[in-house]
Amino acid sequence: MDTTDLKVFETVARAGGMNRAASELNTVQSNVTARIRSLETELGCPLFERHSRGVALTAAGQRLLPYARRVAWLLADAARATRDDGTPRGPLTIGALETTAALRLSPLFAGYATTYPEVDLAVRPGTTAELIEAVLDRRLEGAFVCGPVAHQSLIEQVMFEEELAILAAPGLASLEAALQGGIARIVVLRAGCSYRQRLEMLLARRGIAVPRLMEFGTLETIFGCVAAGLGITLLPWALIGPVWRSGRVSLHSLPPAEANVATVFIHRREAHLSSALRAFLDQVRAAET
Amino acid sequence: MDTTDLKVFETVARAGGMNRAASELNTVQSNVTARIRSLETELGCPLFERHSRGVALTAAGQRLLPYARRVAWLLADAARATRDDGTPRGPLTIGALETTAALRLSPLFAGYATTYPEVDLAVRPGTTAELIEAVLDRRLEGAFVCGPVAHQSLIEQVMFEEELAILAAPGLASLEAALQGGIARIVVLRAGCSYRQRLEMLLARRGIAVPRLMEFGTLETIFGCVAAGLGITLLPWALIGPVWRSGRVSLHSLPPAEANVATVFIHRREAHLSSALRAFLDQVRAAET
DNA sequence: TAGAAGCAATCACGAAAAACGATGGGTGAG
DNA sequence: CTCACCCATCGTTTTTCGTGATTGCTTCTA
Repeated sequence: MDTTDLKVFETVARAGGMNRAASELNTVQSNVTARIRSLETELGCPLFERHSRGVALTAAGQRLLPYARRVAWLLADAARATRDDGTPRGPLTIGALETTAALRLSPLFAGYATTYPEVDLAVRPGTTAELIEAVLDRRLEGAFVCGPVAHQSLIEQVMFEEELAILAAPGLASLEAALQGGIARIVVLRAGCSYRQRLEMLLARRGIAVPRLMEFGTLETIFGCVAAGLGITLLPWALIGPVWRSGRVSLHSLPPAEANVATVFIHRREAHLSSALRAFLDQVRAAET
Repeated sequence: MDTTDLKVFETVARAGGMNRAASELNTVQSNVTARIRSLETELGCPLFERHSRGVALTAAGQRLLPYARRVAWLLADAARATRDDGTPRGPLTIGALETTAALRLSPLFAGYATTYPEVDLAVRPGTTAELIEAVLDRRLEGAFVCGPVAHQSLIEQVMFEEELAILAAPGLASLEAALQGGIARIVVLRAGCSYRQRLEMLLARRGIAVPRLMEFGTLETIFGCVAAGLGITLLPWALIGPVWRSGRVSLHSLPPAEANVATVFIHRREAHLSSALRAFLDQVRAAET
């Protein structure tokens, strides 16, 4: 079973036709037919049903398809791992919660970039669910998300312990006052944000009906909305402490069981951990001491 | 990266030389050199250090080697999975503890063989440790062993719950008598047997010094030795019950915490579960109801 | 209903790659 | 020093791969 044959097979399966696959692979249709035929004779069973509008996978083809993908991934991983001599270099694409990126990672970027100038670092923001999905999809090499994740094919390691606190309109003396006093809205960064779920749970536990949501793209907007009395939000203490000290808002700490949340770094179990990523994680850990 | 190149690479790494690899692969040395060279240019780094006595892996080569093996395994698995249309056929090689094979599996072999005549079933005996090793090494598709195993890359499922009992010389009234009365030896089937460890723990917990070992190849020999007063053994109740009823030996049950042991079936997490194996496990489960 | 359009199979041919066999240089063992 | 062994190189042969043209089929449409 040749890797090029598997690549052709995967493309035909995805494109749904040999002509389409041929143009996608920059080759001719007869060649695609020949490659598929070679695979079929080697395996001893047809992989596609030929129709007038294209081809469709047979049951055998459906069984082969995931393996074709895994082989391609494994080969790409093998090349990266072989070339990786321990010196961080090349692209490094990771994900992080917006809050984690702002609070914990951004102070490290400059140092990392100067220490390892050969690395092209990209950090993509997202919610925990989005980032987990992206890591599983191999769009990200790893991500900082809200733990615990406990996924079969992901390795997770605790990187930070965040202490969450509630940010509310100014002039509210206590947490109870902040929660009881007419809460207009929950203000969150993104709809799927882990902190939103936690805040809703927290309100539900106190018998408060979950109010409506307001979603904003940046942290600064959220601070502004909270200061204006539009609603409350739940964010890491270290992030909102400075805002609180400015006097624009009131800050309310929570009991430890509700306040503490772990930020974990996740990456695929079977994938190669690049030197660039290893160095980055080392730097993150060093900054924590 | 071609699969044949990786196969050549793996062979050279294992054989330690291109000439040896060439003869092993039924080709000529110059061809092996060319394949390795093609890999090296593609990856951009040398994979072997050439010496007068052969070749040795460079660091990059050592990084590539495990991937080369995994690719080969994955391709073999892909072919098997693709050809496997749901009808059990072909070779099925599994492992089992001697006691499990004798007690639980042997009654099923005849039925399985007639139901699925196209399957070539092979059952290899061994200790838990040996069988786990064999499954991880891909020499066995799966194995019945003493649980729990809790290995990262193995899936385990409980198949039987065995009740163990102690078999001792005839005429001993109680468990205490059997244990206190001069225990000459522990009689076991194989040196690494899980039941031996359990028996030793069990004796240690009662403050009895662990006596010497005697090892025999067949269960019948063990029964004979115990009957002759040579020592005691620990085996599944269902297996030794008949021997006890014959009056040749005395049987002593244990408290549930010590008596109960799970027999689990293990197989590799990432490997394809063949129809032949699936059908066999179904039959085993059906027999348990 | 005829024709156009889209699709896959087939075939002959040229190009590229792989395998082969012979040769040469280098390095330890006897 | 010689022999045995090992790897690199090179020219040749063989095999495989990719190409372009053609055919036959089906479906959609005028």
